[in-house]
Amino acid sequence: MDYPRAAAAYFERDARHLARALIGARLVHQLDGEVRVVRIVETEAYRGPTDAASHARVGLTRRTRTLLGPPGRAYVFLVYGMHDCFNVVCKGEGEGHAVLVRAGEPIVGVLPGVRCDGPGRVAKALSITREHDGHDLMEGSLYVSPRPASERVKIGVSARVGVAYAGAMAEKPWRFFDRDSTHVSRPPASAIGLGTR
DNA sequence: CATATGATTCCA
DNA sequence: GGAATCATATGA
Repeated sequence: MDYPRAAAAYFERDARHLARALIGARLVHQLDGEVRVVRIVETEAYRGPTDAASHARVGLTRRTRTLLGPPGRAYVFLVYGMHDCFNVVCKGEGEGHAVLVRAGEPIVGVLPGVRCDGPGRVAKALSITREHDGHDLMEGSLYVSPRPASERVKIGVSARVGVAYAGAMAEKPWRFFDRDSTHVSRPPASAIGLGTR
């Protein structure tokens, strides 16, 4: 089983489209003598400075320089003083689009009993930390492998989690998940749209 | 410089 | 329900 790496074009699109495409894709991290692979089952799209829930709303700072940089990079930040969150920067340089990976299913190398449901847990299970902030997904040991064309996924859609402060933007249907996965970070009870890919 | 708060998780 | 825990943003 190998995991072909996604190339530049894969990342050069709106965060909503990439967030949908990433459901069923693999997140691969090659550690020293060890490989860990997770099948992504939950994502959220953050759509740049005009998205009140996005970190890009504050403009260019030390924290957001990766987010506002070129697409195809990892944007990793600390939330609540304790958890690292892994995002994929996308669309175009300076546009501030990114997709947060919120949950996955362990496939290879993740220790039994280690869960990947929840953004902090995904990063922890794959040993992704803020040191990976800015990491080039098109070249390094950490990368994305697109969902195999043969693999069908039923995709659910809902509002994003934990962004109530963003006002009207918090209502946007920019969270995507695999309806058939038991590894989604919270029950998709608030699903407001469904589809198949 | 001081302070409020969050793209969360864990424990009681 | 509430704590843990700290980088960042914001305002004095």
